[in-house]
Amino acid sequence: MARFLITSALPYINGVKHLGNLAGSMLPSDVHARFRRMQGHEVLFICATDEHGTPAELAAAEAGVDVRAYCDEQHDVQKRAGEGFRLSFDWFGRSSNPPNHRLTQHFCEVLEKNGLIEERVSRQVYSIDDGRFLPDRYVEGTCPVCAFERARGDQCDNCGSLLDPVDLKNPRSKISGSSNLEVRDTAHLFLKQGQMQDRIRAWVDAATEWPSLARSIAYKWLDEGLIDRAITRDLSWGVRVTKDGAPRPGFEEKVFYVWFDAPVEYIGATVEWAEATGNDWRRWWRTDEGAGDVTYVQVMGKDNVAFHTVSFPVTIMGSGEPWKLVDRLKAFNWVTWYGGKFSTSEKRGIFMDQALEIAPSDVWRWHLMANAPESSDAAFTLEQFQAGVNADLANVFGNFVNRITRFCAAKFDATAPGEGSETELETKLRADVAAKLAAITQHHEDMEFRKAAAETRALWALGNEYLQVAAPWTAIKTDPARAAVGVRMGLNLAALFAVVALPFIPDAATAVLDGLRVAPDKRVWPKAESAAALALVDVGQTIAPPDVLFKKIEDADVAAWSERFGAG
RNA sequence: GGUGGCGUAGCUCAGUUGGUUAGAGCGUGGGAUUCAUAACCCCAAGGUCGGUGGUUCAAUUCCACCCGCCACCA
Repeated sequence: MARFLITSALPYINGVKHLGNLAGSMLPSDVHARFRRMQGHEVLFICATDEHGTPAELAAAEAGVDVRAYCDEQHDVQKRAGEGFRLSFDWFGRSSNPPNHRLTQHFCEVLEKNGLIEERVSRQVYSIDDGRFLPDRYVEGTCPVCAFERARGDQCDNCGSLLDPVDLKNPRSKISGSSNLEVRDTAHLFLKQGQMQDRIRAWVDAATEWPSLARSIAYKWLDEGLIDRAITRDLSWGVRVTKDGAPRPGFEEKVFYVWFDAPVEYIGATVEWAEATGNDWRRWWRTDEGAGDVTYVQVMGKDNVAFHTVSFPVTIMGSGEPWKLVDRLKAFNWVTWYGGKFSTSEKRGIFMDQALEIAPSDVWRWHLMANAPESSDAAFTLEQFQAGVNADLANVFGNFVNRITRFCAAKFDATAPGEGSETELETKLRADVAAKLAAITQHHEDMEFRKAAAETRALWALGNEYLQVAAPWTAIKTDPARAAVGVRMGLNLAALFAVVALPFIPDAATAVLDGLRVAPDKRVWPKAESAAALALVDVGQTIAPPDVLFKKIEDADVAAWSERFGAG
C-alpha cells in the first residue's frame, strides 16, 4: 500500500467548463484516483476553482454582481457539475479561501528572504474613470504602425506588431471605453526565476518518467531562459501582498498575480480539507512531516505544463522548505469540436452542464477517456460519440450483462449454479482474462487512458466470445451441468467486467455489482494471476438482472444535438 | 515571424530502436446464431503510412525542403 496525492489542474471560475477541460484534467485524474483507491492505496484527490484575476472581475462586472458573489455562485455551479460527472474529489476547494491566502503570502515572504523577490517600478496605463490600472490587453487604441483602430495594448491584431500600451494612439479602456487615461509609475514584485534556472533544469533532467510532451515544453522554456516575472497586479480581487505578516507598504492596492497563487491552492485546498475533516495536511505536503513516501501525481492540459514544470517549482524549490514536488505528471492535448475549437460565443461545443442534460455521466466518461487526447488533439464528433458508446457500452458490455443475467433468471431461478466442472474452454478463458487484466492494470498505472479503455473493451469482448462457444442456451437442452458452468462463468465475468470498469463508468458498474450481489469488500482491483478475479459471485447466490444499463443513442438524438450545439 | 507537435484504411487513432503479407475500434459487405438492448460471434473488402528529394542493400520509420493543421512564444 502506497500513498498517492493526485491533483487536477484547477478549473478557472469563469463559467462552466466544456468537455475538453473535463477530458484534459478533471476526468482522467478522477479515473486514476479511483483506480489507485481500488488497488488499496491511500489516495488524496484534490481540486479547486481558480478564482482570482482580471477575467473573474470582468465576468462579475458583466453579470452585475460583485466578484465574491460571482465566485460563490460559479463555484457552486462547477461543484455540482463535478458531482454530476462523479468526480470523486476528496476536496473541491477555492483559491479565494483563507488557507491559500496565508500560504501564498508565506511563499512570497520566504522567497524574498532567499533573495528571489525584487521590487521594481514600471510605467503602466491607469484609467481614472475605472479607478484602476489596466492590464495591457485591456487597453485599446489606434496602432502606431498600421493605424488599425482596435489594436490591443500588447499586440495589434491587424498587423501583428508587438506593442506597448503606452504607444497606442487614442488609447481607451476596454472595460469602460473611457479615454480618460494616464501613465503612472507603479511598483511590482518580481520573482527572479533566472536564478533558479539551473536547479529547475537539473530537476527536469531527473524527471525521466514524465511524458515527452511535458518535458519538451519544460525544456523549451528553460532553453529560452527563465525570465523574471512580475507576480503582483494592480487589482483588488486576489491575495493581498504582505511583508512580515502585515500589509506591504506601497502594495495596499495590489494583489498577487493569479498564476502565482493558483498552484499554491493545491496545498491550500488540502488545508481546507484538513480543517474540514480533522485530517493532517502536512503528511501529504511536507516531506519532513510524513510526505516522504507520497507519490504526487499532477494532471493537466498542455497549456498548463509550463506553470507546473517551471513556475510553480520555482516557488516551491525557491522557498528552501521541504515541500512535496510533483513526481508524475500527465499532460493532455485538446479535445476539439469537429476538428475546430470549442467556442462559447459561437455556441460551438458542449459544456459540462449541457452534457448531463442529454446523456448520463458514464457515457461521457467512457467516450472521453476511450478517446482521450493523449498523443495529439482529439476530435470529438457526435457521430463518433454515438457509434462508440452504442457499440462499447450498450452492445458489448451492457448486452453481455443483460444476456447472461436474464438467461440465469429464466433457466436457473436467478441463482448462480454450482454444478458442472470446467473444461479447456474455461482454462483458456481464464488465461485470456488474466492477460487482459495484466494489460489493463499496466495501462492504468502508466495513466495511458486510451489504452486502458481499449483493453477494458477487449476484456468485455472476451465474455461475448466465450458465451458464443459455451452456448449455455444450447447445452441446457442436453447437458444442464455444462450449461451451469457457462452461466456461473458468465455471471463471474459480468462481475469482473464491472469491477474493472469502475474507474471509467462508476454508476453502471455499481448497478451491475449490486444486481449480482457482489459484496463491497470484493469490489477491489483484481490481481491478474489470481483465480479470485473470477470468483466474485458465490455459488447459490441469488441475483437480480439489472435494468438495461445503457440506452442506445438514436440517430434522431444526434440530429437534435447537432442542431442545438452547432456541429460540423 | 520563431519554436515544438502532428499529417497512417471512409472516420477516430495504435505502431514501426529502418528489414518478409502496416494494426485496432467504429463504419461497410457477407456468413452464422437466437440467451440478449435487431444485440452477440465469425469472415472479408479497404491504405503507394501528406508531397518532393536525400542517406542506405533496404524508409512509412532517419535527414532536408515543401504543403496542410495545431499549440506555445515573441
